[in-house]
Amino acid sequence: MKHNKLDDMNCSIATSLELIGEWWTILILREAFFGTRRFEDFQQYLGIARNILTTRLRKLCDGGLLQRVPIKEGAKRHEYKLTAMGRDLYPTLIALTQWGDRWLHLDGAPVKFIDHVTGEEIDDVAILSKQGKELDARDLLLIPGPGANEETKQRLSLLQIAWEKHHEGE
Amino acid sequence: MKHNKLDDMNCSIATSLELIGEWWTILILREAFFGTRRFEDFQQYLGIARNILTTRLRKLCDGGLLQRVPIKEGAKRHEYKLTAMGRDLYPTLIALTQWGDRWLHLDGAPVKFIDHVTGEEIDDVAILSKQGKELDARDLLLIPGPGANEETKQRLSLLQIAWEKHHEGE
DNA sequence: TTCAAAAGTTGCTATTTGCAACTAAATATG
DNA sequence: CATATTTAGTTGCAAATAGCAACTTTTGAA
Repeated sequence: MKHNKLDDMNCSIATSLELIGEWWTILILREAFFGTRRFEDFQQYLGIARNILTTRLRKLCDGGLLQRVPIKEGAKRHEYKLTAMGRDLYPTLIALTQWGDRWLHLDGAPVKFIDHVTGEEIDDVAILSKQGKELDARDLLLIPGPGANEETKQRLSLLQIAWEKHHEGE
Repeated sequence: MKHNKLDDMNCSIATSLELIGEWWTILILREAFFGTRRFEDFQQYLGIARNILTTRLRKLCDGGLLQRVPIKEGAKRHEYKLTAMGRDLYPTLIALTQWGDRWLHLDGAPVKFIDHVTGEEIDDVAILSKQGKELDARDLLLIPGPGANEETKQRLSLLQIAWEKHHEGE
């Protein structure tokens, strides 16, 4: 697929997928969150082809999610560590994990996420209003942000009309 | 890529990606959240090849994220609507959107998500403890859940040892 | 200094995508 | 009611990606 198209979509999901939407990439990030840092370890834990691993790691480094750092002071060998940008994807990955736990692993989650201070399981990742109320897909209205182009603005205004029509008389 | 391997990974991210990790799938879901329901509309808004759209929609229906329903009572033509399972992916997609907004759209988000009751923008999707405290990747401990197999258990116990070693003396 | 492991690279095959033309059925139109 | 126009795909072929396994080149260790 030519995803260079995706960047023109004026959509953060498309731009994000451009960077992390290829096969294996998200699993590589999962491994990174598990603490994996070395090429051989990624390769063995994931069973990914070595050439693909090479290109994915390079892309993640270029994109700023991982950084290559020497294993120790002055060493020539390096490891791949999550950057702040990479770590900031954790809510997304946990949301996806919990979704999979809820809908695809009916016999129980493989992994539990624990707050290591309290020892309690974390909450489900959710959409919250400023008041902390949990919101559903139907509670949301999409409006153009500061980065919206004309096409997006037009599309969202049509959406809003459709939304009002759909909910009129409630 | 043969992702049938992924299902054996005892990992909800892998199982989820098996279902929604192919090219275009997440963008199709984004469109669905925007309210798109008809084949031609998905095709035109996304610019996706028609045969790929066919296979993706079928997989999403088979997987339970979308359902085909008649356009109106008794009509032969149908549309693709999100199921509860599909709608439940919204936190994940919003988390990804916000991540893209933060790191890739530095000149401003294309779309803002508004709580239609209050008119305020929603909060950033985050990892929260039971007490509502926002947690970072480093605050979490991973432990085996009820669905963990032996391999997962072993791996997570090694991780826990590494984690303690890494943080000892803090 | 020798050796084995780490981190890729290369070349080839198999699988997926993309494209564009074609088809069949369903709805709309006169 | 007959005909035209959408809608929702299917098909076949070219181009791009992924998988596999063997090979190379540096390390770091003994």
